[in-house]
Amino acid sequence: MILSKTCIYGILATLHLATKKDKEYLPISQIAKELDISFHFLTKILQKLTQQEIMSSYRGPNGGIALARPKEEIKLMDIVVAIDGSEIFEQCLLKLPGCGKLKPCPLHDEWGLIRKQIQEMLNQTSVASVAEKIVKNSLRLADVNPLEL
Amino acid sequence: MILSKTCIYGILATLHLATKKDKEYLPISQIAKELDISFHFLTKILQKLTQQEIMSSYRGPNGGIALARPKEEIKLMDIVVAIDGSEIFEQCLLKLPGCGKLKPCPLHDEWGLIRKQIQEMLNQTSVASVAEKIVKNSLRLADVNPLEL
DNA sequence: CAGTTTTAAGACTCTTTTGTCTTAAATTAG
DNA sequence: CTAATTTAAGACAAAAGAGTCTTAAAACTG
Ligand code: FES
Ligand code: FES
Repeated sequence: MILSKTCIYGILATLHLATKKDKEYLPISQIAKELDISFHFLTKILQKLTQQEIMSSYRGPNGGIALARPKEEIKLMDIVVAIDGSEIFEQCLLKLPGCGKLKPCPLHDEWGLIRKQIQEMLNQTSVASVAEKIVKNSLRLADVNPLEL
Repeated sequence: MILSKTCIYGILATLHLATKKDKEYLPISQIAKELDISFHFLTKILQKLTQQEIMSSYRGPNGGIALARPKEEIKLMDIVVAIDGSEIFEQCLLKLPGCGKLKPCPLHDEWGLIRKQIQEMLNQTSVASVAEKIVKNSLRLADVNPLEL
């Protein structure tokens, strides 16, 4: 819910990249393996992110994918908008057309408040800050075997 | 997003009913017409709500659907859980299995906060209070022609 | 240049969600 | 009892989302 699977995979890959050394191209095949995502599917998703210049890619040996901008400057919101679009933040909770003050649905105020918070959270959270947290607390980006904990 | 179309239609129908006189059966065909939802689809959805005893139904002439309990006692949450289940409120934003403190993902805290607010909003909002608001401010439950405003 | 590695592009398939349609069962009215 | 009205149940179809696979193009290696 909220985020499409495509978008989630995009976020996971971005975060994964951000925990690695900067400026180095990482092959998609390796990312896919480490995150347990289908290689071909991930390729298609990352294509979208390179087209939107969030990532940059390089073909051939030692090629792969890298973040196109400093990770401090990439917000989660950028990835979400690049993949799922910004409609999520404009849409009525009840999916009635034309959400807005002009013709609000009965839950418009309540939903507006929550929607705004989601928006702020994604806008404020940089890929760098999440990556730092991941490294510091060894958090997961994929399913983990409980025995590993 | 967040709510399935099925769930939204369930909410719309419930709210619509709540704006009408209590204890009277309203034919599904009429609700479907007023909310501009496919009659057969709505029938199927409302079946689920009657099975969960949120609504009660009666067949034959002058039959239809009515709220099974006082509308003050029905919360939006009841409808959501009846149709979409409670998994939404337990699920990881990144759809990783086993969301919880034991093996949190890097967005667990941020998402937990928002998820809790959605939960509280749905839990606190009774069908009666929304219905009252609809009547008082003549709010819409379906698409409306802007010219009508 | 030939062969290998890697992304790009797009056709194709599978699954889930959404929506339609048909038939059956209950209830009422005459 | 018969005909009309209404929900119940479930098969079926269409659309969207998720995922697979094949072929092409770019870049490097020797
Ligand atoms: S009109 Fe429904 S949330 Fe704005
Ligand atoms: S583990 Fe991701 S939100 Fe809880």
